[in-house]
Amino acid sequence: MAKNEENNLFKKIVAHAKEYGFVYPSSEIYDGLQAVYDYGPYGAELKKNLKELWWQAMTRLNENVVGLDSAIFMHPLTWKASGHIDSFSDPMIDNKDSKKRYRADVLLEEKAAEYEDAGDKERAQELLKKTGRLLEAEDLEGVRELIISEGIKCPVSGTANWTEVRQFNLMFSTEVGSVADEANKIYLRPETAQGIFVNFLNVQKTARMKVPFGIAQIGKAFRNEIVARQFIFRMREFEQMEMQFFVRPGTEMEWYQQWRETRLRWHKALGIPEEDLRLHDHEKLAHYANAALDIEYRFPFGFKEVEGIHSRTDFDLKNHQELSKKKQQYFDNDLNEEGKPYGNYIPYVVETSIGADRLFLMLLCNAYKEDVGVDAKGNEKTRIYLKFHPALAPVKAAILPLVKKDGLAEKGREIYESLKYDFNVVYDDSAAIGKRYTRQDLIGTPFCIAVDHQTLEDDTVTIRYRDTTEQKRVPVSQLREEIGREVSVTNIYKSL
RNA sequence: GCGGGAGUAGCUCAGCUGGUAGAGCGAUAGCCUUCCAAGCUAUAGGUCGCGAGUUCGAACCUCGUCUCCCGCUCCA
Repeated sequence: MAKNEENNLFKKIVAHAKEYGFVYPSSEIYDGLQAVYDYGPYGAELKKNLKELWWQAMTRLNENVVGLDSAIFMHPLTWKASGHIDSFSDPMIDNKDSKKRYRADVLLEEKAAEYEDAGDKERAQELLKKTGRLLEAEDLEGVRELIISEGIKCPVSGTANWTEVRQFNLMFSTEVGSVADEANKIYLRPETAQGIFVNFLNVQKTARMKVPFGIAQIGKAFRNEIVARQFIFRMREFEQMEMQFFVRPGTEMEWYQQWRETRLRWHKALGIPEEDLRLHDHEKLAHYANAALDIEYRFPFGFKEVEGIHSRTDFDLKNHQELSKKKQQYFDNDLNEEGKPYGNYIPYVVETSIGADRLFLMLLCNAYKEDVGVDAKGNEKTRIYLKFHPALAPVKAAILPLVKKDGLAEKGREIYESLKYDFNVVYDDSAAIGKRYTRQDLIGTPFCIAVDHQTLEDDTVTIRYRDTTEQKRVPVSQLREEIGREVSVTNIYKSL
């Protein structure tokens, strides 16, 4: 596909999402808020279904995985321990000529390395010390002056035409405490994982878990992004679905492999074609990992990460133990090869981390279909529909009386009332039936139930299938079973 | 952040060298209709992204600003 076409397709999907109540830009009446979005009625349903499915697949299908719902606010030391404070608050500087952005500290370190290579170790040490002092004091103006006095030039433009040094903070901060003077700065969590780590022993003890076991959590996380774009793919406020799996040290690679396979199967079970999924091993590992890969999906704008599987070692628990001065050990009673208990250790962790919003976007992109056909007047017409797995579709079925008169509307209402306790169904008797079918196609409703004159005679209705537009006549009494079978998540679970 | 492009009704767009806002589709209501955005009628909806300036007069010209889209550095 040509680049232009891909962009057009993505634009169409974004427009569709807004037009039909899936995703709206946040605060739109005030010109919006960059990289923040709201979920509309159908988007909220779809997202809820996705989260529910993930939660069930994790906690119900794996008896050694339990759930947790930890708070967004956490003790500030949490982020010291996790490395977020040190690793993700970088001083940035731009070169005005090349428009390139650099990390100011890296520029200075490179200069020091230059001195070192030239044999001037003393000068290198001095520069590093000076840099360290300035960063420690958060003296950004000083950092800039140092860059200029050291004569550091942009490798691209070759000039020293620098902007001011600005602090890039990955984490959002806010204050706890109602009186400003007494307020303490705390962060909005940039990942849900730490809530799991700090509760590791609580969960292990109170739910009587034995290693290996996992803790799953769904929740909001917040990150400042340098470039926040691409619709809901990269948002400042987003929702994560993370599972931290605690294992005996030395077994982490087996579990890493196993979760990789499990999670890949899950994506396929949702209806994502194999050829649109790809595994991507990380070459450069994050500060906490000894192995990492992404499950990527072929978005209209290219293969992009939807889920990450990371072997996080004992990095987090070890650091929490150090900072909190609370032992984060687990006593393993299982016997090793020598017949002795494995004993005390800090477990290793394998993480599966999926962005709920990215998952949503993947399913939306995957579902968006355009079929060229012919309309009632014989003109060429493109039929647009969302081909969601019935278990995920926001609305499961629409009850549509063919016409409003002759008691068909009343009969339709009756059917609607009888189904609404089991499924998310809608009733619609406005306008022509063709228009109502199309409306349901546009939001991905898998089944349309038409009430016609025959219904009054023999209590049967037609079920129209979204993907084929074909119809089947069934007794009203069998509707619940017919729909229930198709929209059941059990089919998905069983294929895992 | 920086460079390039664009903002007119819910959507797609028209609107002449400046003269005070329109179409199609959609929505809603009614009528009519035995099945894929059908037909008829009516209604709602816009300080032309926002703010200044120039002008007798600005959707149109100038400046600023915001948002979105396309390219460059981070991440789920």
